[in-house]
Amino acid sequence: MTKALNTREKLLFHGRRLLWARGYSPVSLRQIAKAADVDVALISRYFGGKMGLFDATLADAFDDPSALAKSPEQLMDLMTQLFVTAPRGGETPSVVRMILSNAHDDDVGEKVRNLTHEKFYAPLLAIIGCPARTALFMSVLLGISVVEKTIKLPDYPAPSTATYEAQLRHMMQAALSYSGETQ
Amino acid sequence: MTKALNTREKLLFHGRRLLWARGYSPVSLRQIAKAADVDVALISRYFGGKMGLFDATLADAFDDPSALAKSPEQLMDLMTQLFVTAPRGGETPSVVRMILSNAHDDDVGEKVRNLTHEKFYAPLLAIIGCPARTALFMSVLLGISVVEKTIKLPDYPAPSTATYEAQLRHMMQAALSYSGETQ
DNA sequence: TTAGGTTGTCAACAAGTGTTGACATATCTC
DNA sequence: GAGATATGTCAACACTTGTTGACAACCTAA
Repeated sequence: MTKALNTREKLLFHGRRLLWARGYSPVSLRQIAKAADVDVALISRYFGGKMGLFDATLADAFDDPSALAKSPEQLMDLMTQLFVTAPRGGETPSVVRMILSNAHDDDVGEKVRNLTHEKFYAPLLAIIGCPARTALFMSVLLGISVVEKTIKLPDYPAPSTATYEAQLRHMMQAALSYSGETQ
Repeated sequence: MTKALNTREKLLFHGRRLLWARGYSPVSLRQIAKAADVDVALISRYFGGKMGLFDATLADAFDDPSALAKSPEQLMDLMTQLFVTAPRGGETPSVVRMILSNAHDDDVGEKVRNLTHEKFYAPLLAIIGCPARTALFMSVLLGISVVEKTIKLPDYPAPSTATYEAQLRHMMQAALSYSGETQ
């Protein structure tokens, strides 16, 4: 039993690592199995198939930001902490990376977009209050992640943590202070 | 000869449409051929293979922004025009969408990232001057595109053109006015 | 030990991939 | 017209994909 849990967790770990970073369709079960040093057939046994494994990697993700933040200021603190500390250099890709890699996939795109809306946009909207500002706020988080992680600019060295945090806060502030047409 | 040009252009059109929107690996040559109403084998004949077709779709893209803009203000005007008018609702996906869909692909990711840097980031840097502000500027363009096109939020209606333009300018202004550590 | 359930291994499957070459048909040049 | 070239059609190739079932190895309980 303990051994089975072990291989299950290994598959979950490498499945999340690969499927989140590179996307659902491009990554094959054999690649995941090889990375986990486990037979391919065991994926279908434990998770019922490729989709089952992907769903399992999504199960405990998307911690609700609204559970921890009550004001835009607290939200900025939380996001800063989330973006600056956790995902930088970590082996497990961030949720943002998962969204960017899978939001357009033929098989899982709709599911991912719905999940993003339900567990990410909706809680943010509850705190921020205005749809336009919420969308801008999300675009800041996603955009900065794209530039830093998705598009690795050769001659743009990774900024220091302090610099990165300053840039992030500057842009979040701008998003939250948007006061034009809020449709 | 005219007929060959016709099928070549049909393949190029649908190839760009599908490969840019959904990414290189997930889209098969048979899907493209079917969309273009052309035999699969002709892709390899005319373009030498899948990679050749992809390269062909990239050939005339990435018009150099620096050729038209000389100051950050002109750049903002240009980008506003580019983002607000051209790609909204168009059948051919935008270059931004192409970047987001392909920057991580195993086969074409490096090529796309290099191209992005060479034809997109470098010209922007030449105008803006500061790497940090340039990166933030890019993150605005990419981030807003992600939220609007990559992630289609069900209850976030597409903003009017005027609203969209106002939001875009607001965020670009914020990126260009960043005055923190510029490393 | 025996019986039973869990866990892992292996081979095969149907379907889909990019690519190639043989062949047929059309189009143009002389 | 005849010959040559361009263009399209079709079948097959080697390979990879996700999935399944048969079988062996292991551990636990009676």
